[in-house]
Amino acid sequence: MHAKTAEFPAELQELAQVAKLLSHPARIAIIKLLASQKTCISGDIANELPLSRATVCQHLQELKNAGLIKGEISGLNVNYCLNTEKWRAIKGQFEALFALTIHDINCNC
Amino acid sequence: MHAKTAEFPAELQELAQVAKLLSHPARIAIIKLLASQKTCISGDIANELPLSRATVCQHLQELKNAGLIKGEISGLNVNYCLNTEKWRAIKGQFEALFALTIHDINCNC
DNA sequence: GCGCTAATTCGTACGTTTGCGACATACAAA
DNA sequence: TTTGTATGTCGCAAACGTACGAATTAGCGC
Repeated sequence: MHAKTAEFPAELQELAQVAKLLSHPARIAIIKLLASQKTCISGDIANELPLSRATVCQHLQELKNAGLIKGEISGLNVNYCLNTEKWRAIKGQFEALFALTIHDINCNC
Repeated sequence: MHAKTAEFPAELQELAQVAKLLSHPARIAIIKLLASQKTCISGDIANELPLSRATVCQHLQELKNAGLIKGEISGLNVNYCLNTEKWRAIKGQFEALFALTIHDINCNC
């Protein structure tokens, strides 16, 4: 985080942080893959994306550290899945923003 | 845009692009300010944020180039306001994603 | 134990973003 | 026309993000 970022309200920083996680197509692709339930296995996820395994793993860790996904070891594989509770919270945050931005008041400009 | 980004579906790239715009607290702050209607004037926006005028202007241009806000000259001032139509579209895109992520299906991990 | 496979971390290269001072533009009023 | 004020652009430096090969960790079967 840039030094200046700390000077904004925590609420904004938090929302910006989640938006940043969604700001790369690979991470959105991972989320959609997990949502579609076709697979939860790390290697299978990597095979679906046009990126190296190392890079996919990096994206997975970012999502996991933020709590958007959960991962658990299953023998030689690692299964990932969405953290539905977290997504409920995120949905609420974005909806609060959209509620502000879509209004009928006419702007004076 | 990184070269690899182009290898993902256009739909994902588009959503990621919008998310990137929301990934900085200054830009969210600008959006909330405009939504609150207290002011639309460029200089007033800059005064509300802990950033230099040059930096705020840069963020404003990014939002404007993406169509999230509109700006028009009014004498010596420039008035900015939200592009409500665009925000409706954005809301739809995010809601489509959230609809996928919040489900009752139990994951096998 | 040994080899095999899956997943992750490390180190590094490269591009992008952020932030700002200084400069440029543009309008308004004196 | 000169002066002052509001905006926006340029060029640079520092911080951050993305991507990958190589090295590492960790479990399984023999």
